[in-house]
Amino acid sequence: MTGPQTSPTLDDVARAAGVSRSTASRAINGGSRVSPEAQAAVDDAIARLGYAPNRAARSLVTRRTGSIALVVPEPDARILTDPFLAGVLRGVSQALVGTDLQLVLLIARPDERPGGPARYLRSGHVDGAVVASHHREDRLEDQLADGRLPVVFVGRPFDDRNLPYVDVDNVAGGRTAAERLLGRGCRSIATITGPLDMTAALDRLDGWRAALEEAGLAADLVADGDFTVEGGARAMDRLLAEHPQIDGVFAASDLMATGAMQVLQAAGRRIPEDVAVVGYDALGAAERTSPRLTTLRNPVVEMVSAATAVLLDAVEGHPAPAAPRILVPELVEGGTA
Amino acid sequence: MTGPQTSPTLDDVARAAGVSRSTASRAINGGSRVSPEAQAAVDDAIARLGYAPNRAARSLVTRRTGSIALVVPEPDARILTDPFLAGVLRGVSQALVGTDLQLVLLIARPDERPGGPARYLRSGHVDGAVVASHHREDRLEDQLADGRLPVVFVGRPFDDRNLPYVDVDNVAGGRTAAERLLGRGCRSIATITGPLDMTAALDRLDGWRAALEEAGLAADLVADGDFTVEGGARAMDRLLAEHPQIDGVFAASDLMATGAMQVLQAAGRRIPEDVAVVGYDALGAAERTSPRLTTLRNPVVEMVSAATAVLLDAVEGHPAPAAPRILVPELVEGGTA
DNA sequence: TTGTAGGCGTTATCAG
DNA sequence: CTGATAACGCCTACAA
Repeated sequence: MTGPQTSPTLDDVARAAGVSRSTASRAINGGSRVSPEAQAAVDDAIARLGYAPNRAARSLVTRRTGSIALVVPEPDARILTDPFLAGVLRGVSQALVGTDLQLVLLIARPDERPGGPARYLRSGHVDGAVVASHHREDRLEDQLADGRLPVVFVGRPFDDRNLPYVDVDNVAGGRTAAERLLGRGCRSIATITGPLDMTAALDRLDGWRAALEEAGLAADLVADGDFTVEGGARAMDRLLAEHPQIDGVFAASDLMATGAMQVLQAAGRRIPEDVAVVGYDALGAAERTSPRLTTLRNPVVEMVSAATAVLLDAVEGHPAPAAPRILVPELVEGGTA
Repeated sequence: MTGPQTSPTLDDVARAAGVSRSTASRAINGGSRVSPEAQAAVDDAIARLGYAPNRAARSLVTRRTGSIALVVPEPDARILTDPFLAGVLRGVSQALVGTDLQLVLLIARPDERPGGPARYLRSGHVDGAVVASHHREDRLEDQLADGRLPVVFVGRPFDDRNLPYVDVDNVAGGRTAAERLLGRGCRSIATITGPLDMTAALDRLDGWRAALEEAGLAADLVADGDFTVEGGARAMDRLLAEHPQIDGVFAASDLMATGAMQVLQAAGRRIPEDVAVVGYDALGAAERTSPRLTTLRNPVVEMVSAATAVLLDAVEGHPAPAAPRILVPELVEGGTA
């Protein structure tokens, strides 16, 4: 019988402090144009009552929620062990330092109706959104293209409706990887791709293919992966079975490279003497292979942090820059190629 | 010049459909007591205008937000790399199937003021919260104990104020691990603990200690870890340097066991012949070591899914059960002990 | 089945 | 510096 179950309201605070709602409100927010006594009385009342402003009511009038969303339309929870997404999270967090904005992470749920996340985003729960790891069928581009909610994509969206995004030059990355293998003397070079419903995977494949064709080699040793260790291993299995003469592999993620290396080593191939391997990401996994993986640095944190900065600007009303910001991946030396 | 930047409101929909706000509202929600024509007109208007209800306004009157929070007061980097947290996420998702509730993931940010998450939770943004991976200094218990917001903890909270929680019997788990090592003939048994500001880590340590003392052995080979691969490796380094006679290790997580195994193998110790190892979790990492890790199954998904079910009941107004639900970890055979 | 009216808790405006 | 008062967008009796 200690009190009512309902939360105290601004009215309660005002009454307890012996001031008006307006004064209480001012004391709670800016604190400007409030007498010290009033301020103290309000602070005291807040503490006594355990008052917390009702954000629904507040955002109804301010049209601000004080939070932004990170949208990860990744259907499978296992993907959440991916270092790439860890980097994404870190990038956003980093850009939010000192902003007082809350981060709300939206992940896809398996059962969810297709429009779910988009509806949530557009119904005024957040002030803006960073979208990462999106797939072709998400159709998030369509659903968010009306510009009603500030959005920035991490990685070029499929349907480019002038949506702001930041990206890393994945074509250049794929090309650099292939060129490294060519430079090591490899002549039978395969690639293990990421999910082909993601632009990053397609771009890395394109870069790899271009380099091989320019070198006069066939670019047909392609196996689908899914950015996971297991997927990389399966892909390597298939490649090895069909093309035992392979002497070089570009895996479009370090996790897949890890799986591929396990399969190669289990098959008795020496790395890099028999088969050279180049990965992609340099987000930690490359340091745990033996030998240490030669890979390309994917500047995820910088990329996402830049994306978030653009978003914050947009939330403030500043238009996003016309040209997307594109970072460049650079080779990280290891012992596998 | 296609239209206003502001979102359409219920009023706009009603006007476009030629009905009143009430009718439009009814059509949007239950759909009961609405004529087919009115319903059709409203549906049409919604589609044409791209209307999405303003949740702030709605929740202001319904006192429901339609979303629940998963609170993980864990520094950003770890959350998406740790299989335990991936399991937590999966557990919540699973329990939310068919509910129409949105999941909002709240993670700690380094710069954040201590009370941040709690304030967010209590300010009416969500209907309830599942708290996982909480630490002693989070003080979330205090801040949420007033019962204003339905909350369920995953893992026994430090300050048990009759807060509802589900847990796994970590004492039993630590005991089982130690007994396995004893049964294998180990006499110099160490443990690598989790962060000691978490009840799960303390409990596993207690169980391990009890078993050793009952066997008449000293329980003093203890090294702090942090549930990560690197932390496990560092801890094993220390243990090995100070106590080279070690012949058994219980690592309180499989990730730490992985790191420990790497150090042991690098030091030339054979597993399990020279040193036996038991891990904890069985969430995937144990299958990737060589030899495969002997470990204890941590039923995270079940546990979290149960916690979420309790929370959903609480949100509906049903009180949480008096006694917490405690699951039991069971041994998973591997080749390391 | 439909419309009218009131209020949810907060901030913003504008006199005092 | 303070206090009425009017929105913000929506839901829900209640009356028609």
